[in-house]
Amino acid sequence: MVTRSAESRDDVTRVAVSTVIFTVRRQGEAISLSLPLVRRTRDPHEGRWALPGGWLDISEGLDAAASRTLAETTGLQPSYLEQLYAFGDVDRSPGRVVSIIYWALLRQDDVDAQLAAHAAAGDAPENVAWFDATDLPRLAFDHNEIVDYALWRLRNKVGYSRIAHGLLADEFTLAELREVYEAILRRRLDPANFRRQAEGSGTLIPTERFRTGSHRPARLYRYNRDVELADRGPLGARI
Amino acid sequence: MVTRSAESRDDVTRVAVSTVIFTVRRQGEAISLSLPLVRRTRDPHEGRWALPGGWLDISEGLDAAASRTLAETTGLQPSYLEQLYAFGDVDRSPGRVVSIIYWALLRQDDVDAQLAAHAAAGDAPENVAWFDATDLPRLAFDHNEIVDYALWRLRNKVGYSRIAHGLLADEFTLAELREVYEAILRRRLDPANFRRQAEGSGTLIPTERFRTGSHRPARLYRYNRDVELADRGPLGARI
DNA sequence: TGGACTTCTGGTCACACCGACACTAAGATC
DNA sequence: GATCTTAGTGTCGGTGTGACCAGAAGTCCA
Repeated sequence: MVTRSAESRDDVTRVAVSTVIFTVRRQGEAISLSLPLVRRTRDPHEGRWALPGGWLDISEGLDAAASRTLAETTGLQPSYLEQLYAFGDVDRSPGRVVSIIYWALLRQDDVDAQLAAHAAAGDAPENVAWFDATDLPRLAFDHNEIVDYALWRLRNKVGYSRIAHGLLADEFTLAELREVYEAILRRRLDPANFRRQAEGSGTLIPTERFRTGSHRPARLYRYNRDVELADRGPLGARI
Repeated sequence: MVTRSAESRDDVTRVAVSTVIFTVRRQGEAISLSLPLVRRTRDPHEGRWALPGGWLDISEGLDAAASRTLAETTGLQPSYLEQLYAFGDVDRSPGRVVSIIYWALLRQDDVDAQLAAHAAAGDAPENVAWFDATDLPRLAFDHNEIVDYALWRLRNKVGYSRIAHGLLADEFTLAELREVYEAILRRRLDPANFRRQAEGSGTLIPTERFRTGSHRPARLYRYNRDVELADRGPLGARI
């Protein structure tokens, strides 16, 4: 009797879970949204870059599968994780695959520390690279379409929710937070108006510490975690 | 050799598609949101009411499966259909089932005609009944939670989109449209302010026809189908 | 040492939008 | 024909926001 792996079965619908993982990177002056992709090492689409993901284990919830995927790729915990969409067109992959897609935010300082540790140890993961989210090559499967949709959802969400802090460290200046918004929304925001709106939202706690730099020191803020209600509806935080 | 149906396999993850189908019903004076449910005729949860749905066919896209489900239950085409969420907790059903949930809007006149035809022919579908969406019994599986989430999404969506017309006939008065909003949002809206906002949105086309009744005739409007852009993102209308 | 420069931070002003509400228009009912 | 109900118009005050101004507080460089 031959045991056929899930990947070679063509008589059942298989369920995969993938995640669009966003973070911000400094690129010289400005910062940009970036995400990790995995180079495929076998057919279909061998050699192309793809979203990190894997098959859903039969004893594993969808959220858990997304978290596992994310940990295997980056070794990190997400600061935000939300289901995006289920893609299940018949012809999107050889065999029948339904992909449950998640999107996640990672803190910049976590990513930097992780990358530095890998660089120091010389064990940078093979076949994983970080790309500018707005300038991607042609990806495997329908993953370009999926990233576009995740970007659209992220841009929508920062308009009415306060999640951009999930891309920064615990303490941040209003200028740093504004730069994240500018990178996501792809337009400049007035610093004074941004301050008024951010402070008025009640989601930021001013500290007594300041970030010193080349100019006038900027006050550091923390995010008020008690406020993130009425956001995801009756499902709440399922993570 | 015994052929085991998909429903009895316990070694694979199966994919189901179900739909929360909303419409409005007149209940004496006011109107209310209602949805059709199916009584289960076998275990698990035999005898309980459940969302209409079925197993995903291997040669059928997710959207197509939702449309088929909806047609089998109501014999109707939806005026709006959108994917809601994928539910895949390990313990939500015996065996491993991932359910892709859709939500849909049906036009009131279509539903009325369908129900009247069934009543005249005496062939009303067995095991299907329409319930008030805000006053449901305990449903099978996690379907109460799912309906709550669909209601939340519908309420959110009418806040920034213009989809409530999908519950009405081609031509409707502003009062009828306002009553739909009031049923969805569970609060009274000022007729004058509602008129200003609806007319200013550019999504309504006034006709030269009027609805006569017990009082001053009300102008009939039609929905402007050219406007529904920038709503569902890069996925666009996949239906 | 001090002026130039940059960013941080607080403020003003005009405008759009929205809830509350007053008022007129046009039919039915008695 | 008086009254009632709903349709539709207009006004007013509060709120949020974009554009912009100005002072505060540092660094940088001559």
